[in-house]
Amino acid sequence: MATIYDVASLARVSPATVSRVFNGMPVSEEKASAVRAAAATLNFTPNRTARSLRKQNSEVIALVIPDIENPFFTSLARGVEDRAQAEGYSVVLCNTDDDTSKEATYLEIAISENMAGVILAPASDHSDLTSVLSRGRPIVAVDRSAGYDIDGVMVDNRPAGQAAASALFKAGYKRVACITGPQGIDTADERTMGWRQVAIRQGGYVPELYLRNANHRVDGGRAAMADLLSMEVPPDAVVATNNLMGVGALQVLSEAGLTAPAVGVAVIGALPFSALDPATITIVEIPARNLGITAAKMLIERINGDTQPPRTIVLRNEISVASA
Amino acid sequence: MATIYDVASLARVSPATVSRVFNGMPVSEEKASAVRAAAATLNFTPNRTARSLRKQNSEVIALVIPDIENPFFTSLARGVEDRAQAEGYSVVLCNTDDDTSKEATYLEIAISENMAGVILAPASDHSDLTSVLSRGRPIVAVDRSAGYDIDGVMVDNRPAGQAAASALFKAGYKRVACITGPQGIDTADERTMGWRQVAIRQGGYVPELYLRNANHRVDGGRAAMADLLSMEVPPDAVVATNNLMGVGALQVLSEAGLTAPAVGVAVIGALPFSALDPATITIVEIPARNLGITAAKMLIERINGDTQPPRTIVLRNEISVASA
DNA sequence: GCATTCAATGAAATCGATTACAGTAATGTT
DNA sequence: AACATTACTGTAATCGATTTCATTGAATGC
Repeated sequence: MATIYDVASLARVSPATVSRVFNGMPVSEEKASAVRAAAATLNFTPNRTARSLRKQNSEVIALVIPDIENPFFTSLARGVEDRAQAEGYSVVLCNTDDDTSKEATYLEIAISENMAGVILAPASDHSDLTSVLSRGRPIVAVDRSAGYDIDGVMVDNRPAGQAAASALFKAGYKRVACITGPQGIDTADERTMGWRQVAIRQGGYVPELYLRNANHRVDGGRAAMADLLSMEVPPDAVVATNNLMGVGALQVLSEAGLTAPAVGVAVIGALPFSALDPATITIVEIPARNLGITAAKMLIERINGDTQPPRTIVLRNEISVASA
Repeated sequence: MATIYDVASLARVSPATVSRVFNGMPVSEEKASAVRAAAATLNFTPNRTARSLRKQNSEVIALVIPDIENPFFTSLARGVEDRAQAEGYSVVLCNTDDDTSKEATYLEIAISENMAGVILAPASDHSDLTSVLSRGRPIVAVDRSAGYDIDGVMVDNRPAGQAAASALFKAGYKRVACITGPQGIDTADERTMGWRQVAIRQGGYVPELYLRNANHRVDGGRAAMADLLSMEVPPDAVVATNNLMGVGALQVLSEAGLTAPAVGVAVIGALPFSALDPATITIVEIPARNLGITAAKMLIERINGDTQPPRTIVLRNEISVASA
């Protein structure tokens, strides 16, 4: 592994000059080309560890998400990555598994590796961000709020819940249930609230009886749906507040021989790999990729020295209603 | 940000002693506890950049994959991560987008960040691994082979192709098509070969006419399936050699009003979010998670000094045949 | 009681870059 | 001609840890 000293001695200049060439500082063309030639023959690339130790930062952004197997988050990740790449940053992905202690570990790593900043989809509303904040590293919350006064990029969750529920009532369903995530995640709570408002206004049944909290994954959706189906008076439609629970619900319904329009289904979040005819269910599209792009953009502004007070950007959802 | 020197002076010992305490070297209990107390009050964590510069390695594994939005790779990533966590390593995920130059960049980063090793699902068969190999860093190829004599973890691809095709013929279908990936990816080529062998032995049609190369994503599968359906004598069944192309094919079929058993479908690779009744399609399960676990295990053995000649481990698939 | 070991400790070198500072040569000013 | 300015360039300090080497003091052997 060639170092800057090897290059320097081959090019008959000082290490400082080599460094300058690689950092765009003024160097005579004569020496610069000697350095470039020497670097090429030695196959030299600057050691990022040394550089980041000295400069106290690196061109790497940490993206910390709760579930790497959820297409919503991978799509978000894709957005972050595309934007970051364009600005010369690399992205490393850290999976917390909804576990605040894993989350804390990754944040600690991000700091002590001098990473340029953090984009975080918090595992819960009691994430511990003190380590990041006390070091003054930029951080942006995405999808969920973190309970600190920091930058954030969210979607308008309550309207999403309202839209999903309204679409089903409008299609003629009478008892619209709701499968939502764990309490304490504001995204889930808000979407539920949206569903509840519409359901109450609609009347004709007791919404609370048809509300289920589940984990945010397929198995959670399955369990909740199975539970709903076993009711004495089961719902005739259901809103799932995230994509994976929606998949679980759809699976259980299809296994029970229930498909649209016998039972109405609305899902908040895209189902990219559902292989379903999109006309049969209502989808409230969450702009996952765009969340990522926007968060990356904000973070990079902060990295570049933007010091205005923390902002929260709220993105709009798109709704595509079942046509059947 | 507290350093080892701050801790040292607070605990009235030398920096060397602080380092020893944190690295399990012999230190008198008296001083050790003083150091621990000082570290706690200063909220000290060792700076990983400095450590890794000095030790010339870090406890981070790079996982380089072609498509982070493909559930197959995220499931694989999950396996890597679980194993790595258990051994005290962190995993950073790098997405190459099937682009060999992005791949090269990430490998370069992995090296110059002194990462402990690399797990690579190669973007193609002409990936450039010289930088990693010349530095002697451990590397394991996973899912696809890289054209170098290095460790690898694969699945038995040809039997997978055979199993998928056989299941469809056995169910009575006559013209079984195949939607496969780009040429030059051995995984795809082998699966295709398996399909071809069975199709030729079966006879009664010209398999080559029913073979389509597509990209490995949903849109590729859609395009190929649409093309197959437009044939004068369309196939009555299709094998998709990866999960996303399978999803694309299923979408097109369902939009055309064709579902099992009118058209038979077999997919190589799980469809975790399909929301389909699993009884209607044949799935050859690729043990994605297990690929990840195994690769991580091999890599960590190498990191720990294992020097036996390169090995390739081949994992078995499981087939679940459509019951309808 | 003296020599020998041994464990614990600290001072200083080290990893590979960046950068403050000082020095030098060339050019411009008056 | 003396001086100021500009524009490179090199020396050495620095980032924050680890590790070699020398030193100290205590324990052990005879």
